[in-house]
Amino acid sequence: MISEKIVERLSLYRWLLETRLENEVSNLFSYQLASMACVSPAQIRRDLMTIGYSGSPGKGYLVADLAKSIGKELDGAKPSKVAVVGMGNLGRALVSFISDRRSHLQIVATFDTDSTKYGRVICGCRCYAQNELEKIIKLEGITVAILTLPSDAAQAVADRLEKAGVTGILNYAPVPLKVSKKVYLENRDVTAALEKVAYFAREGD
Amino acid sequence: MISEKIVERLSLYRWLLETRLENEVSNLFSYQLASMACVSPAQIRRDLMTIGYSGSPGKGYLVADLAKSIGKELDGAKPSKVAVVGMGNLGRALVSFISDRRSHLQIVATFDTDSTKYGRVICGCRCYAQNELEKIIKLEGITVAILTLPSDAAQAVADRLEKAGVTGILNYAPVPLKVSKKVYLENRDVTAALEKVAYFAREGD
DNA sequence: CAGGCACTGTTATTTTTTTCACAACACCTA
DNA sequence: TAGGTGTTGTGAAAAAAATAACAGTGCCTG
Repeated sequence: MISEKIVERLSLYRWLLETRLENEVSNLFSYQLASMACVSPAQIRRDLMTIGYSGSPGKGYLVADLAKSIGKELDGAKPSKVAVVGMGNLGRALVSFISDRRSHLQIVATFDTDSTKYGRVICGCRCYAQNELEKIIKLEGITVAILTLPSDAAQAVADRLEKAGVTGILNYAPVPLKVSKKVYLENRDVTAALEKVAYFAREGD
Repeated sequence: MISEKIVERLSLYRWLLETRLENEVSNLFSYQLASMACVSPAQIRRDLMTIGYSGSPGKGYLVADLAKSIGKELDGAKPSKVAVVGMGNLGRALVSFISDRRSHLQIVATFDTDSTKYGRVICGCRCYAQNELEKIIKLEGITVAILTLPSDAAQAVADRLEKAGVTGILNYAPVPLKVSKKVYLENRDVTAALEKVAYFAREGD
């Protein structure tokens, strides 16, 4: 089990590596990757140590190989299936963001309460009525959900998701959800993020 | 200067306090606030110590008063002015999210390159053409920017923002931006967040 | 008013995370 | 091949963050 911070950074490293691959860069030194990721070279080396990856003193790290090694650690054997609940502006934005990256994260269903939306295919993904939530989740074996719906509905949906078998929730609704210990919850409150940025923008980092 | 983590939590606390206020709760104990925020009571007390706020052993913390004290620490003397660059689905979602909360964060301008958008008022905020960026930023005294635009344009816009005087950037574009040390940068890559959730959903927290 | 209770503020401790420092190693050059 | 250079892997140190522990305090009760 890797700590949260390290997982976050590994995910960032992989993605930096992949964009470098597109530019045909085949190897990188720790200090190069470090400057891209805005961390120290020592941090890079230590993080790679935790996943047991070794470079070579002369050539640094093999970009493609390292990216694959990170994937081996972060990705499961099978792709994780993801649902998006709430297809307002934010939901649609996220679906289109994600669906053309990361093949091991498959958005297989979206849900909404608006009857003009469900039944249709939005951003390349079928939108279901919200009362079909449990059925589809179980049918598809969905384990991760993204919540992009109004605050007042979020807790009820979270409860239903958990009961249906979801073990990870990424919550964009500005509400503090209560979930059991079994479910991993990550909150991404936009306002909180903005307050933080405003604070440090003012105080001068 | 307060550390990042503490700022994040204080922001969360305030918001929890405010929602409690709406429910006419006038005081709270550290363990109550702790359970809402999913942190330990000791953490709460320590965080409040850093902003020099004191409760009383008998009654805990006065909700309204504490919220105001946090505000005194997090908010500047004047409201921070914010710009949103890129009014796709994500940009519109964020504007409507934020504009009806947090009076000390004022979204005063949005920008887009699409000529069918600029000139209009979207989600209650005037949308300008992107080539007016420098002019409006300086005119309005905008210090914080939210980037919700395609990856390939992000770095160029970030450079222009910095030159125009922006000191805080909240970046939703999936690109690692390079900015000078003077600018506080917070990345909110959706894919990275989802990867993290998927990882812990699988590994069982 | 004395005593017990329940909570706070703060110091001390532990744990986690990051950085430092350096031996070991590959590679290049002569 | 020997020596110099520049990078890695990792143990040790430092720094940061979280937790625990407890004295001090207001409040209630009898």
